[in-house]
Amino acid sequence: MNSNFTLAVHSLTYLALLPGRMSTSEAIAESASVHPVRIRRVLSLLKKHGFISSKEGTGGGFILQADPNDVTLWQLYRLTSAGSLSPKCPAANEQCIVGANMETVLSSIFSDAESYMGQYLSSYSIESMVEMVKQTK
Amino acid sequence: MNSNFTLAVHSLTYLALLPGRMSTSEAIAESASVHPVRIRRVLSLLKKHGFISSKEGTGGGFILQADPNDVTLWQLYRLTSAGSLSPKCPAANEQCIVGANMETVLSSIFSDAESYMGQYLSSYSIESMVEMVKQTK
DNA sequence: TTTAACTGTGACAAATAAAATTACATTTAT
DNA sequence: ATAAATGTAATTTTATTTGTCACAGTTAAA
Repeated sequence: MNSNFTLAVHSLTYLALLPGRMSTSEAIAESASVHPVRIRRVLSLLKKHGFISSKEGTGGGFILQADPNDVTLWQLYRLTSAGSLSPKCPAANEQCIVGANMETVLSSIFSDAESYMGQYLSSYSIESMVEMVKQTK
Repeated sequence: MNSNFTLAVHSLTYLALLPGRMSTSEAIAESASVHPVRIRRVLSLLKKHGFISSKEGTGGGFILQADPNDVTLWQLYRLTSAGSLSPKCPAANEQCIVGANMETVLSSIFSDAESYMGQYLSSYSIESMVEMVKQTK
């Protein structure tokens, strides 16, 4: 799993803390200690799904569009990391009953496990992240 | 996540299908299409925890010790992949309220998510894997 | 008692995946 | 015009995962 999910959560939480004003990819990148280009790539995806809007040029940047209460971690997980749970088996031996079927069986189990975990991740919103981040201060 | 969990499940399922007799790391490796040394490393861990025993020398190999009904995927997940869910954030910016606390908050969420998923993985045993692998035939 | 077939591990190489960097086109306020 | 931004492709660097080699120890059996 790459950390796009983490960065999505981080970015939206950051934006939620600065409502109504533009933040640059550089500012967010500095907060998350990653490269601005990486932030822009993740935000590009979030923009495509309407969570944020952006503005180019001087004074531009990113701004939250969605209600932080409506955005759950499960939505963001699916967007950025769906299927990443499932450990990729190498193409196993078709001659062997285990090799031939293990991938199918495990994929199905992990797919269900991911949905199951989704219930849990659905209980967290960006607003709840904001609250937690403030509290942990 | 590396595929040690997958290999552990694969190996134990393989051994459960051949009860009472020794299987070599080479045979298991061929079934899983990985290198025998990798299988031996994973099995070394399973041995340390009593799931299997091994015998060196000619005619040696690995054999299941535990009751396949008693070994759950959650046990094996914890053994091989505990914590791997949690996406590692780079050490973020301590000057920023988001950067300073995001890792703590997300780590805690992911740790709980993993436990939550554990409930689901606990519902699968090696014996159930054997049955599924046979059925999918 | 020598040989061949195993496990057990350390050390290193190769392959893959993730992240950073560079480059540059485009937009926009000043 | 210029400077500050996004948007994205291409490339390089770094980290992780996997494979390979080497070899010591164990065991059965010729």
